[in-house]
Amino acid sequence: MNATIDRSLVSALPLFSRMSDAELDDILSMAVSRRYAVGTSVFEQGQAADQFFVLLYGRLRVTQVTPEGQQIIIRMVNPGDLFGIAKALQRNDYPGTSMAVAESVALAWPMTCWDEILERHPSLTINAMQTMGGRLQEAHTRLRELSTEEVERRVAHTVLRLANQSGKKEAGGVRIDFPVSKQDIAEMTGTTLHTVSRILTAWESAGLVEGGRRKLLLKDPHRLLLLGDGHVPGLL
Amino acid sequence: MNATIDRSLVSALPLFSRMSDAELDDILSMAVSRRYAVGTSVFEQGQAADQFFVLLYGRLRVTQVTPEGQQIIIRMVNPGDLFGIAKALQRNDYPGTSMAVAESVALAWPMTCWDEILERHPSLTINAMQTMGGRLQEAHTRLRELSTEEVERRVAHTVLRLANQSGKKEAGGVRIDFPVSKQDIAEMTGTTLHTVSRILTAWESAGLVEGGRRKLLLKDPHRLLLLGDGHVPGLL
DNA sequence: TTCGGTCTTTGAGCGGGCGCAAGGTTCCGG
DNA sequence: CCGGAACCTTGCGCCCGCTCAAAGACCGAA
Repeated sequence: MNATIDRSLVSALPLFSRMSDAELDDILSMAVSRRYAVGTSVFEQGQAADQFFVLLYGRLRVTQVTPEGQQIIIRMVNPGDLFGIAKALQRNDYPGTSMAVAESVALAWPMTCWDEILERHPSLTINAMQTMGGRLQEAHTRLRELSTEEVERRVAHTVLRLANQSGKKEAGGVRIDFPVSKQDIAEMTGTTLHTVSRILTAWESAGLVEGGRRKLLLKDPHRLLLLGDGHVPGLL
Repeated sequence: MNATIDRSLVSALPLFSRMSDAELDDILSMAVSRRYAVGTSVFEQGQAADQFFVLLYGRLRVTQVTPEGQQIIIRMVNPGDLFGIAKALQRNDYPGTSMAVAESVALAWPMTCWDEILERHPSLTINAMQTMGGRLQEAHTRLRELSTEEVERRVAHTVLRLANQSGKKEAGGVRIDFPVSKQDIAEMTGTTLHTVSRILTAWESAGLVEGGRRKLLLKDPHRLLLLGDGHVPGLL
């Protein structure tokens, strides 16, 4: 566990692009890898932010709970993603909870290394900034959707976004390759599981998707795109 | 106009903190300053992103228009803010339009300088990252609000956020010190101007605020806070 | 001062989607 | 194989907040 992480695990990640082997080793020497079983949390909302992470395998769900107890899903963390970078948000605690929805492995660094690493590795700093830029854009997109679109269209966009980030081509469509409940979709979309259920049922009748207990297969992403007709990039 | 910008104009800005005079001069030598009259745009959605900016004086409103023609306000730009950093979002065009709602002055750099400046001035890179972090947090806050709160509460939060960012203490309350229409508030809150008007009228009757044509005075921010009782930081 | 444009107020009506509730289905541990 | 937990479906009624509509208030320009 304390042995230095092998470079090959991360060298292909965009986050570490344009880095020499020596630089990579320097960074990896400060990390440890951890395994997270389904349902266990990597960190929890409000907890002191003493580590930051990169996800190697698996899938995480990042949630926030409002003072009134309502939960929303901020985003899904996919392999290769940097997460838990509270320092970059100028915070000392984690603003949300991240929990494994699939068996996951992540690299963890002490948060005290953050400044040091940024200072020593400018190219990583720039990559990290790009990461944040991408996230900011996604947040703006969701804001626009929540402000202007009706529920059905928002669900369409949400589902298509999931497919773009974590979709797996399969006979007959694109499968969201981790367990998603209707409740999850509701919390990503700003609605209730009831409404999501009704909408998906309708789509299923129309042959657009195929649902199931925590399962989702998009049989016709193209027609969904028309439904949520603003444009979600990718997927054609 | 082409003379190098005086250091004193920016040296106090958090964005340029921890920078030597020589570094500052290096950066400023690449900038030009521009004036924007009320109602004129600094850049427009979709336009090639060839410059990035720092606002010195005034106030800007950043909007996005959906394919269906609906407009939303992404954020207000306050003096000292970095904006138009499309490069950091991995974009070649501006994702929104920024327009002066008050007489404004900004410094402008060619976007081609972006990488060079980041590379030469790590402390600025880190500051820029913090900027983005703050914006990301605000976006998440708004997402949470839009997903879970009712309109009246959202309006309260929006108005309090404005007050924190651009409020000016005044006899009898805190004034939003630039022109805001009900339409603006609606576009920041994800509702219609009608609803905003009704809500503000009710608040006025209750002695919470004092409105007017594109004017807004918060007479009792504390009670508004109770209304939007999740916590907006600051202001006490 | 008048005129046109922009911003605001207020009313009336209706409909999307939420709350509530009950029942069904799938999964897993014992 | 059984029982309980988690997840999903569906019906019904209601209300928040939107749409539509019309008129009033304020502002700057000529």
